[in-house]
Amino acid sequence: MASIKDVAKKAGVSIGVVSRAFNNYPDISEKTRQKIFEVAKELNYSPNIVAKNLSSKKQMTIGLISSGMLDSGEKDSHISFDIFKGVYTATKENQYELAIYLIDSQEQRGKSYAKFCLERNIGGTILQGIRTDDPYFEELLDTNIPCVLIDIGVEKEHELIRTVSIDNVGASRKIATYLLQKNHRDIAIMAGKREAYVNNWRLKGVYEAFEEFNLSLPEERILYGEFSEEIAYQKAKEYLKDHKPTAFLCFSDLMALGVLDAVKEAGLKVPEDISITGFDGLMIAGYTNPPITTIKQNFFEIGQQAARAVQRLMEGKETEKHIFVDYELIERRSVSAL
Amino acid sequence: MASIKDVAKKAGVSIGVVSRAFNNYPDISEKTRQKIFEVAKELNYSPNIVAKNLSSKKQMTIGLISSGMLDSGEKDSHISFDIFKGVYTATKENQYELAIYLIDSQEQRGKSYAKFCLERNIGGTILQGIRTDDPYFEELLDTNIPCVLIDIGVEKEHELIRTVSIDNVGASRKIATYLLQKNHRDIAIMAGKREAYVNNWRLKGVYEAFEEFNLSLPEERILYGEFSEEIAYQKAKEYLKDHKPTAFLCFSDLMALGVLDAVKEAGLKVPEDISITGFDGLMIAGYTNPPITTIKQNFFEIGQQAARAVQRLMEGKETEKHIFVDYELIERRSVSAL
DNA sequence: CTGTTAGCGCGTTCAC
DNA sequence: GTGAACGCGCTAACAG
Repeated sequence: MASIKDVAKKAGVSIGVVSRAFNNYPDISEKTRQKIFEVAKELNYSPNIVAKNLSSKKQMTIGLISSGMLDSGEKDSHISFDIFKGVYTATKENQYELAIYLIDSQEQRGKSYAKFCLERNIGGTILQGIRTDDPYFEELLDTNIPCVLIDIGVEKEHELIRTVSIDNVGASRKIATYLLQKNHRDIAIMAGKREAYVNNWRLKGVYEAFEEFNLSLPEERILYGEFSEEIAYQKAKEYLKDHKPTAFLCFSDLMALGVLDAVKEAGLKVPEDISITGFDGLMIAGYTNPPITTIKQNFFEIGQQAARAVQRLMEGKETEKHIFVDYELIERRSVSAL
Repeated sequence: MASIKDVAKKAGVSIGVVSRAFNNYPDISEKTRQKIFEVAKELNYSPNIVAKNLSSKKQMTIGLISSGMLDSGEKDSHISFDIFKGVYTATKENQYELAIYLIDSQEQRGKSYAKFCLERNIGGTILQGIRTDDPYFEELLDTNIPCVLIDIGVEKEHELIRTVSIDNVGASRKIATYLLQKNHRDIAIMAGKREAYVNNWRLKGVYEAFEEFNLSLPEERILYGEFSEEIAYQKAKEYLKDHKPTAFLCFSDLMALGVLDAVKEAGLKVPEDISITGFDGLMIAGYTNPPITTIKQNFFEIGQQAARAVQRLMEGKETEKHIFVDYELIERRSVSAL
């Protein structure tokens, strides 16, 4: 491939000028600029990004560091994929390069994130599926590389950290309210993992809804399905042995699937005997029998917003601490009014 | 981050030696090698891939060029994702870098593949979802960059081209035979796009199966659903107006979904009145009512094999012209025996 | 406005 | 076995 030298030579100028022409410097005569582009087109030249990356001070590559993408199940893998596509799209929009680092949660988590970034001149990262107490995350922060976190919170404010997610509290309150408005009172909550941010946010939303209705939510009505279909199935099955709630409010669609199975297995009908709601907007939740009412997240947009936020950070622009992405309550047929 | 200079200085050697130590050159005394690695660990040094990429002659980055990943539907997007994961995994195994180029089939297909590769010092590519008559593909070949194609064939042998897919002819013959063995005779074929390689391979397999049973397959029993759920639905609906086949053999699960809808809408039962088979192994096809018997492809492995093949090509090793990945006939409940 | 030059971090001869 | 020096393709001062 033609290099900058070839263009310079053929255009009868020095490489410096060619470089500046391609980087839109103002201090070049229109004539030579024209000439340079003309020659460049002839030679089919376009600047080598690797070299550019090495010599330039500005970092133009974004790292997407994601845990759980490789071992996500077939039912929910499209979440990761949508995030990825959103990130890719927004990254490409502005000529940034994207470097992907997938961490397999099983294996001893390979190389440190910081090392990954430093080796590749990565100037900003998007982290998904990691935890704030991840030692590699702490290390990454020490390098002063901006980070945008998806679906988790941060305890202390940090100049180089931003977060993006839906308003989990609000969304959760919304779907709980939805159930309460349909006169459900004996609602069992299929929560996720106790440590997870989203779990606690969603729990908060549920409590808020109950409070608004002047209702209390006894601890024993909260089950922890660990965001797993199988565990949720087991927990629901167990619970149904000596309880008969009018509804299950689940903190993920995956768990809702498990609950749906358990309910059916108990000889109960959905939604006639028991209503079920999910959370996330998995594709499959729209094709179960009955299809499940849920909160649909726009993961593509989450990815996009994350990528745009990290770009702003890299460019030193102002950026909100937390970016909320819209969500939507999708009414399907898994809930009946009492 | 520490650079090679820092290590050299602290270890009391020149950068040349450090470089050679890290690249496993034999001509270094064990003592200095030890010393260098020791210092490197202290400084938390690891070679900058960008610089390495620029200075080194060997290309260590693989390009994944994929059309249709961005605009794949929610039901079949996991195909692309699985391929991607397979490619990623195999790429990482051997310290190759991965550069991804997603082409949106709507937009005017952006930059040429060749340019994309040249700009990034990409030494080998994996192409998915593109067509052999794509002008950018031809251009890419001219650059002498090895290409591995997924799910398409090549007319003429080419030193730098390899292809990977399942044995579509065999798989198709297998599922057709499966239907024939269950005494289905009036089988309608929901084929894909006439131009697509996979379509023609699958068609070939079907013909082979019919021949084996000494049966003929009249042209009018072949419908073209364009690999689209909606079009397949329309075609099936139309067809059912004046035909009542005992089975629909579909060239994709997506089309099988459309056909399933059409059959149900016609007041017919699956599989009692009409049997249906799919192709691909989409997740959703396992959760329809009834779940659909299909050929399951292992897209993860397809991606893996493609990545390994391109590596072999890049390393100048022998590689088979076409790599066949295993598939599996999954029996579910959409087919009845007559 | 343009040319020159010094890096960016590393690989790779080529002497010694 | 090791160091010096050049080059990969480009950016970014700086001088003119």
